[in-house]
Amino acid sequence: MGASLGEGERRKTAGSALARQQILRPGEASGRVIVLRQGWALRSAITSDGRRQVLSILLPGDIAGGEFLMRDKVRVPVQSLTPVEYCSFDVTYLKEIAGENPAFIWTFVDLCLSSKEASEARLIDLGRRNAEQRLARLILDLHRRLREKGLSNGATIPFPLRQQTVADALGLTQVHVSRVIRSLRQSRILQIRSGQLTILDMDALMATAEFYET
Amino acid sequence: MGASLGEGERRKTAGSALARQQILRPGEASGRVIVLRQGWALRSAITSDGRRQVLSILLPGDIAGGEFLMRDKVRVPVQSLTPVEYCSFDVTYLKEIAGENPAFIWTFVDLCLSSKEASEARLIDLGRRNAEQRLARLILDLHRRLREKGLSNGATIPFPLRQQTVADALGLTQVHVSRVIRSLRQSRILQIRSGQLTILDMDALMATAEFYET
DNA sequence: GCGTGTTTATAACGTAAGTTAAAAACTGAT
DNA sequence: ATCAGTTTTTAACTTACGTTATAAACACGC
Repeated sequence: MGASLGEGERRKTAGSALARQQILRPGEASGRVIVLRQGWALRSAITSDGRRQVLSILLPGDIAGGEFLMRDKVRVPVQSLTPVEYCSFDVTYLKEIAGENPAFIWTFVDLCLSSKEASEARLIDLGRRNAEQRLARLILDLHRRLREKGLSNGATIPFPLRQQTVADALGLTQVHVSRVIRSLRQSRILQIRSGQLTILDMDALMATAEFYET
Repeated sequence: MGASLGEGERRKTAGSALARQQILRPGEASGRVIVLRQGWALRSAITSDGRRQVLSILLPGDIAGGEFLMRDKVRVPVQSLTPVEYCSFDVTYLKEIAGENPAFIWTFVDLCLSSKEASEARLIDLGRRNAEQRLARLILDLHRRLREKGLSNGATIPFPLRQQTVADALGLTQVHVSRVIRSLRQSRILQIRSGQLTILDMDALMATAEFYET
């Protein structure tokens, strides 16, 4: 991406990164909205005492850096979890498009509402559900999203998350996540092997998740 | 609001309610965005086992029912906490305005991003902070918002929340909220009397909240 | 295959927060 | 002022999850 690139080429660019790379750093002002094409990524926050809270897990098709639409600095760091490919769009370019085609903006409102709903659902999990329910719901959520994106059809999904990452998403410790996974494994509800998670007993998983209500 | 009202009058309507009334019921399809004018209200969810999680506390000027912009059903119930006054706008009317003045839509994107940021901040609280920190941060958040709205200037703010409500917001029990409040009271950090909360030692409160980082 | 670093498993123990219960303090209506 | 209903306080006891530590299982470069 040298200085010789024309305006046009900067509007949409492609990128990639290895696993565990910072893609957006807080404070940075990239001014670009990123759409993940391949791989998994994380939006997370670090508290002052060094603990981490994962805010959302990004799958192919998901958006990062949406705050640039109205803000000028990155608020939430984004990092790759697996090797990733993504494309990024200049915000001023997106706003130009929106200026010509106002209906386009409603897409952003929709995306924004959806991600707000998702984070409020997580809020309910952390506030009012125990560790087993939280894990079951995380797995069912990933399973549903991967299925919707055509990245999984059966009961098996890719699962590149370390236990520490799961813990940071669920507000637990790695040790306790290990305990809960063992419990679900021993109940023949699920199985995790070589980066793949298999749901052995969907009914039981949904029962522990209390999945009937949002 | 009889059937004889003309179209024009339905676009913007005023309303009021006593304390503890349901203003928006889940499943309902009111198609109206509500702006709170006076009083406090709550957006909350009930889990299948009957526990409650408060998703946000609405102060005068805040918006409820924003999901109607893109959805057709109420997802999150809203109830008044004190007597309230509000006005409501028909969503199709808002979209008309937006059609004539596209920049207006960006306002919604902005509002939506802000409330998403707020709920992600709460997510960090519930996932990674203890009861004392959560309460301190809730109080500082309310203090800041009331100050910004000109509804409080000094160290005293109106505080119409029951301990059970605070508990439902922080993912705790009422009993534990009582314990934490006692601890802060005994440390001469704050005082709650007749619906008013006074911050006696702001530095100490900010220290317990670890307020320097978001 | 071997060594190094990372991740997971398990155990023993600690604690913040939950549960239950009962008394005390409010609140508002009459 | 009195009463009924609600909210808060406090205490005793329980528990889900955290902490610390160590061993086992993986992963991967040479």
